[in-house]
Formats: sequence, C-alpha cells, structure tokens
Amino acid sequence: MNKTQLIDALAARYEGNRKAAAHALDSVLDTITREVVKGEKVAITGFGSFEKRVREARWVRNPQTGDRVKAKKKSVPKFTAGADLKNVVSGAKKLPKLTVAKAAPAAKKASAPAKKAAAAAKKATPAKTAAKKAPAKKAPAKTAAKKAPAKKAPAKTTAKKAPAKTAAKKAPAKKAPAKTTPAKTTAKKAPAKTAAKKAPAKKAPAKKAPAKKA
Amino acid sequence: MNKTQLIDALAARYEGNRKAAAHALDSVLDTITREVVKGEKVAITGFGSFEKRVREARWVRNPQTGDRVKAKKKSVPKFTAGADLKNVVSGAKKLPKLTVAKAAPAAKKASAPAKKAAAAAKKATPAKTAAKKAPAKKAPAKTAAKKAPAKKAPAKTTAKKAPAKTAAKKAPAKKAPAKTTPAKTTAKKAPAKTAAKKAPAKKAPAKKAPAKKA
DNA sequence: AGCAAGTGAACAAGACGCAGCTCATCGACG
DNA sequence: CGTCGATGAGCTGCGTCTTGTTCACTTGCT
Repeated sequence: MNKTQLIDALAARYEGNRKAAAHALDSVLDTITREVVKGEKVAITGFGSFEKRVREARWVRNPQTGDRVKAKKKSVPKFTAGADLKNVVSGAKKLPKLTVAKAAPAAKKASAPAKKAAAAAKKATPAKTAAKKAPAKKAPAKTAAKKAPAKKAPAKTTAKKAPAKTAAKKAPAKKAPAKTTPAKTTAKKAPAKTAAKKAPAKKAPAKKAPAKKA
Repeated sequence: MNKTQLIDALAARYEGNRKAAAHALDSVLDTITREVVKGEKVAITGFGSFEKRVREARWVRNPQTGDRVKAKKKSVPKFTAGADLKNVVSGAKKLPKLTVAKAAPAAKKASAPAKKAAAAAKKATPAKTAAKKAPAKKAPAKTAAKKAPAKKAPAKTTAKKAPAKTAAKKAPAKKAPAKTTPAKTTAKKAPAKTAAKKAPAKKAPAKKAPAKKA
C-alpha cells in the first residue's frame, strides 16, 4: 500500500473526502517530522514513539567494491513500536471493531465519534485489564499465567463474532504465507509490483549484463 | 512530547480545533495500524514505511535468571524511515517553511489549503530538483558531486529569492543554533534521561530497600 | 481516578543499519 | 492523464541495536 492508497483507506474516516484525508495524513506526518527534527521525542502511547537518535561514526561497507567506508556521525530518525501496536501485529490482541457508524459521523462530529471510539476502547480495555489483573494477583502463578494469555487469545477470538473469527483464521493464514500472502495481497493491487519484484530478481542477472558492459 | 502535546501542535493545522486534530491523528494511526495488521506494507514516500515482519523463534535470555528462553515465532511491526525524513533529521536538508496562512485556511477549506500546501511543496521541490539535476548530469563527477552537495546547500540558498535568501541566512543561523538548540533540548531531555539512567542506578539500592521489606 | 503503558537494569544471540550503485516504483505537477 | 524527478529496494558484511523476563516506579490517557 502506498500513500495514495492509504489516503483512500483514510478517507473512510472523512466521509469519503480524500482531500480531508490527505490533509490529515500530511498534517500528522509533517508535525511529527518537525518535532523529531527539533529533537523532540514524539511518544504516542500504544502506537509507538519517534525520536532523533545519534548514530556515531562507524565503519560500513560499499557492497559493490567491498571497501570499508567510514560513515560519519549523524542523526537518524528512530521509531519504537508501542505495546499496543506490537500486540495487535503479533495477534496477541485484536483491534476494536471499526464500525461504519464511526466513519460516517467522523466528518460531521469530531467529538461524537471520539466518544464512540473511547467507548469501543473501553470495551477492549476492561477485558484486558481483567485478564492482566488475574495474573497480577497470581504472582506466583505467573508461569501459569503465561499459558493463560495464550488461552486468552483464542478466548477473545471465540468471544468475537463468527466473522471476526473467520478473519482471524484468515489472518494467521496470511502470516504463514506472510511471505506468500503479501505476494498475493500485492498481486491483487500491485500484481505488477510482485511481478516487478520478481522481475528485478531476474534483473539481477540484468545487472550482470551491465557488469559485462563494464 | 506525548500524544496530547502532539495534538496541540497538530491543532495548528485545524484552526486550533483540537478535536479535529485528535480525530486526524487517531484516524491516521488507526488506519496504518489496521493495514499493517492485515499484512499490508504501508509505504509513505519520503516519510517511511510500516510493515509487519516475522520474527522467527529464537533463543533469548532472561537477564535476571540468566536462563535461556525460547522466544516464539511472532510478527512484529517495523518502521523504515524514508529518505526525506532521514535527510531532514540528519540536517542534510531543511524542511519547507510552514506558513501560518497554511494553518489558517487548512480547517476552512481542505481543498484550498491542500493546493497551497502543494504550491509550497513545489517551490521547495523544484529548487531541489534543479540542484539534483545538476549532479545527476555530472554522473562521472559524482565523487565530486558528493562534495558538491555540501556546496549545493548554500548554492540553493543563493538561488532563492532575496527575501528567501534573507530567510536562508536566518535559516543557517538557525541551523547553527539549531544544532545548539537541539543539543540544549537534548541536553535538557537527554541529561534528564542520563540522569534518569543514573537515577535508576541509584534506584538499584532503592531496590535493596524493598529487598529489606522482603 | 484508575489502569495501562513506559522506563530502566541485567546479558547474549539474533536482527538490523548502512555504505554506493542500479533499476523499479511513486507521486506531484502541468 | 502522462511525465519525470525523487524515492525505494536490493546487493554484502560487519558493527550496532533489540529482545527476551521481572520488578518497581513514573507517566499518560481515557
């Protein structure tokens, strides 16, 4: 998914208004960028944090010549994923269901949807809280508690709607073939890209061709 | 800077409307999250890309017990910073000036501001483009070109309008202090962290205190 | 206000970043 | 809608960074 496609997906939060979505995306990214450039660490609880980190001078290699090169000391942007993002990406936790209702009123009433989002978040949060409290109380039984969360994951899956579970199954299926699935996903929108990637792999020999030129 | 402060900064793009800003931030982050969870790589040219990466099972160590632990195979979120973000963070490139005018109309007319933003982007882009073309043409002189870019930075400054040049002069002046300012900023926070790091070291004994409790 | 996230420390194995170059892809603009 | 300049990805190998667990405390957010 590229920027344009992201804007398309984001537009759903703005009643299909792509311009508003584009403005939102640009604004968010630009603001984060400016703060990081200023040396400010931008910490978004749950999602992650962006910060400027100093990378000391170090020896690196020119992959083409194999020569060692001294990379100068510089500042680089660093993103550290937050717990929530990690949890949903790993599948340990599911994202709150995004209702169409949220998307619709989003553009009309920023406050109303925010409350709905909070409500949805609360629904997801308490369940987790309870789960965490249980192990917290069973300090000695934490080992077992570890196993408990594993059971929790499926429990949540089961707790969710049948379709969600179906989606969950699809999700893991995607993980297994993550290397394969993305190709499929890519194949849908950018099969050309997949082909393009495969093509470049073939172009690796193409590079050999230029090597011959050399 | 935390989420609340980020929303404050972002509100400037929405006529001070914090709710709209919050909605924008939440929408963007949630959309990115959902796409990544779905296995989609979200590539935002210039800023960076978010993707789900598979981490194979591996042996890790429990630092407290020294025990080897088998970390299960899991999916983790990964962010790769884009060239533009890297350049501005490293100081190799400056961010286009953000005019208040942009912020003001942003909330009123999503379309109009988008165009203005685009116009501003163009101003920044062509200058860079021209600068880059120059080196691109001197393919053989790339080695020199490397040295050239250092000179380019001022060259671009000169190429800009007199006022822009004035601004450029201010900009470099800001650069000089920028490094000083961020250092100070960093000094403020970093030392705090450093202090914090030292503080926890002191807290190590504090842990002994609870040990006494035990 | 209460709960979750974040932080720091410990250590070793595994993951990641980064040079320069080339080609494919992207996206802003006319 | 097409164009073209900018960006992204991949290559190699080595130095740097992250990650597991646990605990206690601080901070942030709903």
